[in-house]
Amino acid sequence: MSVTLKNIAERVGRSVTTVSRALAGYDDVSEATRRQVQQVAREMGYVPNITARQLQKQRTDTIAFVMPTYGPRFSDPFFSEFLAGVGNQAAKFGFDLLVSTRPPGEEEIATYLKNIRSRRVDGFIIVRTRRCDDRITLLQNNNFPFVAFGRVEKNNEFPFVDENSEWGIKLMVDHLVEQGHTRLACIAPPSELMLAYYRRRGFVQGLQSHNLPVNERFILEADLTQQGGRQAAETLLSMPRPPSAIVACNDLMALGAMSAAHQRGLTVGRDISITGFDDIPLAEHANPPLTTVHQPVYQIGTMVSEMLINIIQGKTLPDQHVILQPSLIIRQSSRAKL
Amino acid sequence: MSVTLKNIAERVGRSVTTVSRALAGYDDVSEATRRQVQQVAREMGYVPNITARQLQKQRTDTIAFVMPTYGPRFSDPFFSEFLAGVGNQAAKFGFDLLVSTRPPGEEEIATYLKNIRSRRVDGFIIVRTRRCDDRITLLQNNNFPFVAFGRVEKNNEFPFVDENSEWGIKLMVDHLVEQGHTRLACIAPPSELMLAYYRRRGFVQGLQSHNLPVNERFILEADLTQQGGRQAAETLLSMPRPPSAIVACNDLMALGAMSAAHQRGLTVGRDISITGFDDIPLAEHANPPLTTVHQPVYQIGTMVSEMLINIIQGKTLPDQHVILQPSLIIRQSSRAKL
DNA sequence: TTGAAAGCGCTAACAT
DNA sequence: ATGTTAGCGCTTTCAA
Repeated sequence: MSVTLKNIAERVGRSVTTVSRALAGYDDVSEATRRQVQQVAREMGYVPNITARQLQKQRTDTIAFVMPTYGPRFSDPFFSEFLAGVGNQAAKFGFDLLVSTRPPGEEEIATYLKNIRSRRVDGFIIVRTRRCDDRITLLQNNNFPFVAFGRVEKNNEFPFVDENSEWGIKLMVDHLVEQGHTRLACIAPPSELMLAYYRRRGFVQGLQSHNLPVNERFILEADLTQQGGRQAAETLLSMPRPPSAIVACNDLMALGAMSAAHQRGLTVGRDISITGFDDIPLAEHANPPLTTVHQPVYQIGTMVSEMLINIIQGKTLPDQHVILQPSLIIRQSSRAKL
Repeated sequence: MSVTLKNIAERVGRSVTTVSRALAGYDDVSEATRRQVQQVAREMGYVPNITARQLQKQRTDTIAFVMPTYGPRFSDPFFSEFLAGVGNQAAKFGFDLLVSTRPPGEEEIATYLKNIRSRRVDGFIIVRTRRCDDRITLLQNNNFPFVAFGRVEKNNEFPFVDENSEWGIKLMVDHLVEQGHTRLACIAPPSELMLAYYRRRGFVQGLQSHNLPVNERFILEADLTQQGGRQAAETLLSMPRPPSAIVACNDLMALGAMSAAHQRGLTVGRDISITGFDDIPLAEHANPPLTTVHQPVYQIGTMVSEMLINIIQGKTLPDQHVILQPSLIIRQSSRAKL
């Protein structure tokens, strides 16, 4: 069994309280006893029982991250990187990270509710915000600490980090138009996501700023996976007059779209341009390397994590709302159309 | 604030004890009070305080998963999928999942030790076993529950799930030799990993079974990332007499190797064959689609998770040691050599 | 059928 | 400088 304060107390012939205080470094304990206690504690390999401390302190020093995922074969590199950022930063502050994966919907909300009510964690990290986000409403109603990566449609009165993806997509459209493209299509995320709202708008405004017509049939929705991107691209490419460039709203869909193009015998970067968003590590190693919009996902993870911990610890945030400017990464998948 | 047993007790005019028993469904409480208590509990939105229960029961109903990662830009799809499997299965049994990412080494061991000593979790999931694995030694010495995905060099006296990757690589070599290849190279994982041991051996034995010479210069080590695979492939391809096929020991390295080949103007699947291992979702959508060895990573995640929970709950496992047979997935990256 | 009391391991207010 | 007491919220004897 594990060493407790009581064990140490018995060994040094002092009360549990004194031992507790000696270990906590309070100065109302004599130099001698403190020394002795710390010495013995080290010898015995004492580590405080976290659960007991949590109960006493009414904090868990734990944050939760519920990943919204569909289906079992889930593996978006975007999430792993974000997760690493959140977790590593939390660890720096002595916080643990509780992770679950739930499809958006009732089960997901139930998970949040249970963690709130059972005081399982001190706060939440929210990702992939929805235009009207139940998770955020729930958390706000319960006055529970959280930080979001992303905004919602109205009342963004909560701490968040987001990137200006509208602007990112506009940059992309500019780039493609410069390359001589006039027939641009867009593979957009599911419309309930706030992502979709910004990126779609960036696409439309990008076209308009170049006086290009907006063809609704060239804007397709897909589920952010390769499969989704591939199917959407197949639809686009089988049109009588297909687009010459496809702006996919994340890298995974772009990779799927590239795969569809290859299968039709097209050479991406020559016969057609395809672009992504996120700049996952694989983008650089795709064939051809993928032109995309870079998002500092790991850093965003560390930022939201630190913000959340500050909130939990009652500190005031210098910036409640952080909006980052993404940058365009031009690679070979968007070479000039011949 | 949250609802406690005491609150309910006051409301129904009964003791905390009775309320506790009523809610737990014990039969030594009158039908009437049970009804009433449950009713009131629901009305008040009672959820037990997990921390208090943990302290009392001396269990946390939580398992830990410490991902061994190098560097911050970590995003191996392999891990996300495995994580989802572990987490979803745990949730089915009412267990939570604590996740951290640590580079192998001191910090990592410290994390294990802390979680053990502080009784933070009830058990561990270990992945990417090392030939001589400190994590496993530590856990065994502390008699702490764990299940590993992978084996170690000696004394595999612990519960694990593993795939027969030696055999998987041999299948791959067979396939490539059938395609007419005689100059096969291998991009192997870091040699301290048990993975490396099996896969390398599979490669060597595969060659020997076809009476092909084993050229040590054709066996390079890389770190399981695209970058690593790319560099290794560059080394191989710049040799005076380069290999005609490259067997990468995971998909990420294979993707990196493909990228290196393309950059040299080679067409993968025609000028050179490149194969992977894992069958991550991206493999299918690579250009060309990647020939690889399929591992049911998600299922392995659910298996180890369930095994661990069974151990924690004191049940005996039907199979302490599970070894799965992987299957070959032939795609276009390994077409016949012309 | 119910309740009082003890205790899980820790911290903190209040003596001394 | 140290100890006593109480309590975090829950479960579990043991008694009534």
